[in-house]
Order: sequence, then structure tokens, then C-alpha cells
Amino acid sequence: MEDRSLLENINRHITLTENECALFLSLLKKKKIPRKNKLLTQGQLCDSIYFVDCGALRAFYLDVSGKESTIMFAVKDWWVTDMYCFINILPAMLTIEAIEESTVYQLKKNDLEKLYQTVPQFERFFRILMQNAYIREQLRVVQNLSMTAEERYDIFVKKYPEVANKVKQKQIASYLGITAEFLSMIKRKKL
Amino acid sequence: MEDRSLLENINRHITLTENECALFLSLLKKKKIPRKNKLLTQGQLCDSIYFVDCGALRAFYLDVSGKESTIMFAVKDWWVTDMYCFINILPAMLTIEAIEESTVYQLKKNDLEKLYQTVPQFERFFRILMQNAYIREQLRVVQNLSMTAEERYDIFVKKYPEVANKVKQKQIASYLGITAEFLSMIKRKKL
DNA sequence: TGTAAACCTTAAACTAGTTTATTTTTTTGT
DNA sequence: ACAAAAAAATAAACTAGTTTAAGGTTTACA
Repeated sequence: MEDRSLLENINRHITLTENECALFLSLLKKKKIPRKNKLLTQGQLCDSIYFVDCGALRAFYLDVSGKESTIMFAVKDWWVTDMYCFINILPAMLTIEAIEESTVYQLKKNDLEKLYQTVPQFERFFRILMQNAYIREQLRVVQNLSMTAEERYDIFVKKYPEVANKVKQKQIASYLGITAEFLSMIKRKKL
Repeated sequence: MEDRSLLENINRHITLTENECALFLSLLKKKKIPRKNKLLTQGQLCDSIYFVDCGALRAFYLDVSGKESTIMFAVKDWWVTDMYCFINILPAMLTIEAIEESTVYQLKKNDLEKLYQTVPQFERFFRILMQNAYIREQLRVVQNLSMTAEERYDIFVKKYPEVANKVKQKQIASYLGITAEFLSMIKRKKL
């Protein structure tokens, strides 16, 4: 078995029996996503959540004018989906794209619901997951409201150095809510 | 008993026995917060989460330069706390203030942990609560990144009309991440 | 290995939103 | 009901971040 990182991720918060582990693993489907391919495309029904085993992905919103806003990067050990559309089983607002070749475990909405019923501990696991996600997004809102682009850039690089090294500058800019040109200016100023 | 709105809030997502209900209610402490008083002050240990029975409150972050950023408004049926500091039992980063006289139910962190153990259904309840909170914040991030202040204002008024009518304009401005002066300009333009 | 495409930089003109200051209006506590 | 304080409006000068456009550099893949 080579699903260690996923099980470790789960064991950090709940304790499962052998059988429960086996059941959980049986619901997952391993997927390999080549670089630049999409795990989810805007408009397509979003019925799955994904755990990243390796690689790096980016979730972004494409507005009518063609501008991309990066919502999140997902690297090893992150869970990713378009949560709003996943929960309400709606066509996705977000697109999720592999920045580099990635391997993910897919868990379908129906199977997750089944899981909640047969192994209620997963309610706890996802409660903690959602809690952390909420806290993270709320912190980001505070920062977007109260800080300059430069401050936000510094914090981003400090908080996610592996991501900052891996992704394109224009993608970082679109995560920070600024243009690639302005980010370039910010960086020059630092030299 | 006059705790109907809280129990209805909970029954929307989980089903409790009489005993479980009674246990839950026994952990709550009703608090009346006069207008302009604080439920939580920046720097003070945040060990409770609150359910708003009536009234209206505002959670905001005060930065070093003295600028306030409104993180959320909480009216009837909302849960509110400084989630990051609540979860990690840290001094609060946020201040929560009553905009008008409000009544809340206080639930302490320790009691919530107890509740998770004795009535695991609450894991489900708070899983759903956190999920909704996450989705809400994520949507806000998308809007902050991709929309102008005017668009964000229109959406805010449409989404939370009761709040928009109740709170001061400068508080709405600080929720949108703009100055009160600029919001004033936006509104004039609409006439 | 070459070449097209994507990315990054630079810079000048521009604009959305800020700052500061003054006046008017509304709210509040007594 | 009144005085004081807080909030809202207006306006001019300013600045953080955008837009457009051009040139230079790296990346991808045929």
C-alpha cells in the first residue's frame, strides 16, 4: 500500500479501525493529472473532493472579462475542490488545474455522505478540516482588507515558500489580487 | 423555555433526544450585551463561541495604525467568535462589539469539547457550520479579488439587507475594505 | 536544437480609491 | 428638548495599483 500520506493525514485527527480504513480507501480513486490538465473545469458539475498525494494544483476563478483570480494552491497533503459547488452539487465556478504532474485521490460526494453515515468519525475529521479552511480564508480576508500588496506578498512567501518557488509569478499576483506588472515592480524595489 | 431559535437552528441539521437537548442547553449561558459593549476585546483570551438570539454585533480587526477592518456582522441566528483564537485558545485578534443591545448564548470551549464527546452529532452540526463559514469567506475572497468596490457594495446590500439598514455606513465601508468617504461617493453616484 | 509561445521586466499614462480638511446632518445621553 | 458628539457629505490633492505597449528572457515541444 502506498496511501500512507493520506492515512497519516487522517490519523492526525481521528483513529480508525482496520475495517474503517479499508472501507475509506475503497471509496477513493487514484488519479494522475498531467501538467496543465484540469481536474475540474468551470461549468462542469462538481461532485468530488480531492486529496493531493503529490504535485501541485491551482484553483482559480475566471471572470467575464477574462481575468483570473487564484483562490488557492494545493500541494502535497492538501484537500481541494470548489467547496460551494461540491456541497450544493452545482456546476463549478472554479477551475482546478495541475501546475505540474500531480496524483490525487478522488472522493465522490455520494461516497462521502455514505462515509459520514457508516463512520461518523469522518464528521469530526471534516469538521476540523473545514474549521482550518475557514480560519485560513478569514485571515486572508483580514489581510486583503488591511494590508498593502507588498505586505501581502511578503506574508505569502513566508507562509508558503514551497508554493512561491513552484508557481509562476503571474499566478502569485492573481492570488494576491494584483497585476503581474505590479508584482514585478514590488520585487524590483526589494533588490 | 424561550431558547427556541437556537434549538431550531440546531434541529435544521441534526436530531437530538430530549436528554441531549437538555444537556446542550445546560452548557449555555445567556448574556445580555448593552449597545456599544464588547463581547470580546482584542488581547483578551478567547474561550467562547456565541449564538446570537437577538440584536446585532460586529467583529472587527484593529490594526497598528488604528484602522478597523470589519470581519463580520452577526445578527439573529448567527454564531460568532474569533475562530482562530477560539480554536487555539489564544488572546483574541478581533474585537466583537454590540451594535445594538443584544442577547447571546455563550458556549465555552471546554464545554464544546465535552459536547463533542458525549453527543457526537455535534461534530456534524459544527462540521456543517464551518463548511458554510468557509464557503462564505471564500466567496468573499473571490469578490475582493475580482470586483470593484461598487460591485461589492451592491452585492452586500442585496445579500444582507437587514444588516445594511442597521449598521453605520463607515462600518459597511470597513467591511468592504474602503474608506467611508469613498463609499459616500459611490452612493451619491447612484442617485 | 531551433523556434514559437509564454513569461518577466520596464516605463509612461491613467484610474480607483485614499487622505486631509471643512461643513452639514444625525444620533446620543442627560 | 438640548448640547455635544458622532456620522455623513463634499471636494481637492494625492497614491497605490492598473493599463497598455514594447523589448528581453525563459520554457516547451516538434
